[in-house]
Amino acid sequence: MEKYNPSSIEKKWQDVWEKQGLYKAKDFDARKKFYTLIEFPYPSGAGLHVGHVRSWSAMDAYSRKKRMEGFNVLYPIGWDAFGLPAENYAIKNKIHPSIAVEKNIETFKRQVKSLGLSFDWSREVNTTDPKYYKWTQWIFLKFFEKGLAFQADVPVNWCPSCKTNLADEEVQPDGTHERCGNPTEKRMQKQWLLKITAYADKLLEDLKLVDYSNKIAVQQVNWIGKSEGVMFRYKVKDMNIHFEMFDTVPQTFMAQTFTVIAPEHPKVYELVKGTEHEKPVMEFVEKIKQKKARKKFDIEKEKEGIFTGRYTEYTPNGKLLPIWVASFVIYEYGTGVVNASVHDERDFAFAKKYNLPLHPVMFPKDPELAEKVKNLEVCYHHEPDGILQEPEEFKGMRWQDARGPIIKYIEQKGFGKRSSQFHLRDWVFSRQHYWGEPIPIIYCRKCWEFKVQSSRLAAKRAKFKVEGRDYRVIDGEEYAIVPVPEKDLPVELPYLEQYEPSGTGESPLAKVTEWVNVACPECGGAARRETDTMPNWAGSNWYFLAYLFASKLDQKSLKFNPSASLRSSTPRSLRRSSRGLSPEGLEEARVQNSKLIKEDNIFEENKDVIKYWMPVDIYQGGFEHTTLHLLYSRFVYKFLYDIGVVPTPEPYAKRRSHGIVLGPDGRKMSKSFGNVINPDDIAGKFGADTLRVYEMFMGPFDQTIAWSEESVEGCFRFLKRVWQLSLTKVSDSKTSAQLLTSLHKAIKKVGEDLENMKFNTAVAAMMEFINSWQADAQGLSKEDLEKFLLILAPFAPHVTEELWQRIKNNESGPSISSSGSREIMNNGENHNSSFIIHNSIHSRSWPSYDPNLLVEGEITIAVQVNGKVRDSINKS
RNA sequence: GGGCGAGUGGCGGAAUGGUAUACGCGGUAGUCUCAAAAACUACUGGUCGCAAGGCCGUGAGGGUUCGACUCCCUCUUCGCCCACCA
Repeated sequence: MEKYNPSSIEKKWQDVWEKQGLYKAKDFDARKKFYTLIEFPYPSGAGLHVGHVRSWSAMDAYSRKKRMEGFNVLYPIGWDAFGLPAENYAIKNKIHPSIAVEKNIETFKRQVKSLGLSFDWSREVNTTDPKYYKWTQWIFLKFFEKGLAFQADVPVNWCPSCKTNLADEEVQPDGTHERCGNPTEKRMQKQWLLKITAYADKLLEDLKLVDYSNKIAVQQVNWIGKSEGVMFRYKVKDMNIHFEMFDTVPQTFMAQTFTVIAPEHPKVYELVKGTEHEKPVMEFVEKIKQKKARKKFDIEKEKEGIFTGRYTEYTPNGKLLPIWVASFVIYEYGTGVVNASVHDERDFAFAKKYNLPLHPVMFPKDPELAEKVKNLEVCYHHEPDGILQEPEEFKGMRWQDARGPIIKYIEQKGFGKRSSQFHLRDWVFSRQHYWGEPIPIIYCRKCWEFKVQSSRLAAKRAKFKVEGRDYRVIDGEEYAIVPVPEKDLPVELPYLEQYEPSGTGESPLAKVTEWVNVACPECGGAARRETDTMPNWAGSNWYFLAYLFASKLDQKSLKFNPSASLRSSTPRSLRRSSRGLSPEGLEEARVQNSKLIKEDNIFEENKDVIKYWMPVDIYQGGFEHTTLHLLYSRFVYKFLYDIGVVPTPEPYAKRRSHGIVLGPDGRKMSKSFGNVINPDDIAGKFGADTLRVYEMFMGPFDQTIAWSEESVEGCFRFLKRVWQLSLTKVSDSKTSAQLLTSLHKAIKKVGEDLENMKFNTAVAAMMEFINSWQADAQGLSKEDLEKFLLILAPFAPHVTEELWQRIKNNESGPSISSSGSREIMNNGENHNSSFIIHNSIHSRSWPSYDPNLLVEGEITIAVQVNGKVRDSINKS
């Protein structure tokens, strides 16, 4: 008998499917649409990981079943190729990132294609393609236009030895630079930010509209971290400074006895300027800043502080609260200033250390413990049964019950206002690296000077002048921030031979004066480009939209022409001589430039396609992306919804995540451990079908699991048995009743398990069935074999197609020969040969089961006495 | 410190209130073979027993129930994520 030989059938069918365009999704098809999305890969130099295969095979099986159920399925793939890993890989291997990316994509593509995944390759996108990132930049311009992209001072990781900014991942837990081992520090630098906090409430609320697994939803809720409380506002004694402080436990507002402020707070200097406290306080601030650069600082939780010599005028209890700079106050959360009391563990510990006043207002019922609270021996906090003593109006009330009334009271008295704060921070959106989308902004000195001089605009300026939004200070001079006009997009990334991070903390692009210097699009005067690039998240924010009109992006791979690209990156419109400066002229230029050119807008053009496909029906990805990519892309999509670009408030109707695949030793796969499994090796040895089946069978889809070569062989055996039984144990007579029951049970189980993404038990059910088949004396009828092949097809598409075609050809003529099948591959047509290619198994309908057949002829009844099995009875 | 999840044979795991250990791996014995591999067949939680059969058994303890891996309470171990969030 002919042996099961995957290598002789897999490539053959992959080519046939591709030629037939079997997996192409059809826009506006009358069938119901189904959009399956996997996270598009970053094409690393290491090639395809078995983890990719796990997720993509499973979602492939899912998509194939949906297709068989009559859905118009879209299952696309693309490349997320900008970012730090690509740049570091390029630097290390001394290849230009554009070339490295191209090469890596080629390898990936070959590997992915050899697995027989049903991706629609006609929709492939690449984030580093200028035709693609044109629209990444366009989205940025829209954010800028709506005031949601702005610049602000942000602490960045800085390595003084390498003179470069670092991503958090490059700083080791002890605060040293991963590459050179020297200590790093935090320093403030102007960065672009996207105001994701403006969408915090919507991002939280709209989780109700989607079906995310509990784990994912909970993590998003925690990350957004909404807390409600009261915002107080008080004056600093003898100064024209007011501080706002947020408090989530306003019930104990009468207990506040001192104020603490974060070391990074810019007002700290004002508080101590010119006083005896200036020197020690500013030295303390420096010391803490350096300590905070170390990640371990968080864990040490040491509390240090210093008195500023200033006091808060705290009106509710008429006290003056000493203001201390304290290490544990988080500048980024709330306002960076907090009033402290005995009823908070941190404040309590701090007060004890520096002998600060404390004043309890809430006591436990237990008199012994109450005495300890009164004597300041213990910190008493957040116990629901705490009884308030102050203010007088609420004396004797339970802490928990007093919350609402006290907030009302505080608002009535004018002490503070109800408020909520979020853990979520604005998104730092600029990087001082080469390999990213250039931020489409131009800085113009002339425009700003003119605006300052123009009396009409001066009034406006007083109202709207915001540093980082309207102007930017560069080398001590103010520049207007001018967006690149939409018609001049994309701002192409120039080809650089030297793209290593510069020694100034600036982007390497800053050194390319040819590229940096441009004519201002508004006034035509000499201006300069923004040289920061976008983070690697930028391109992945909207790629699932790009798939919908990929062919219209006019794909071309990113090929640099070193001499031409610098010139071409300065559009003609920016090269013409300066226009006359007048308020009218400037306004006119601004209007012209910001106009959305409808006929040229890809989103506008493809509104109907977007409407047809969105939202994504299921988005499958790694759990590690729950808080960053998933939240970011929801935010960007919601923004696009608000400006009328997309038709739904949420991009993903359903989100699930998968567990990671560990090495055979149970550790994370890594070159340094030598435990990396290459999918090519497995597919080469056992075939792609076996690899796919194994990765679905290895364990529950959402669970972390270690690789096991022995178990791979088990799956190979399974497919071998399917092959052998299909060729030997099929008869023209009817299938026995027992085996038929077994088959229909499998059809039911596999269908339900696929729907619920329980891939492991679906495979087990098919294994169970072939065990019965093997044990059965007579075997399957041809018709029933077809049914079994249909349910196995989503898992093992190649072997099932081969067997399917053989059955069909047996019916209608001579069977397919191995030499004949090679001809299909070569010619793509089946003319003048002795066989016919029948419709692919993958375009057939999912089989149904007969509920009447699920009941076995003979059943076993267990006899239980007091819940214990005592006997069993067989009954027909 | 907070959140989420998990603990079942030698191993990966199945069973979500009703015969615990499906399916796979590994192991033992056998068939085939000059031999090996492959394949096939049977057995494979512990324990007592010649056997029939009994007893024990899902991290530990308690509870609900005719009946609990499954539901509730207490504890414990492990994993992941977040972490001085006022």
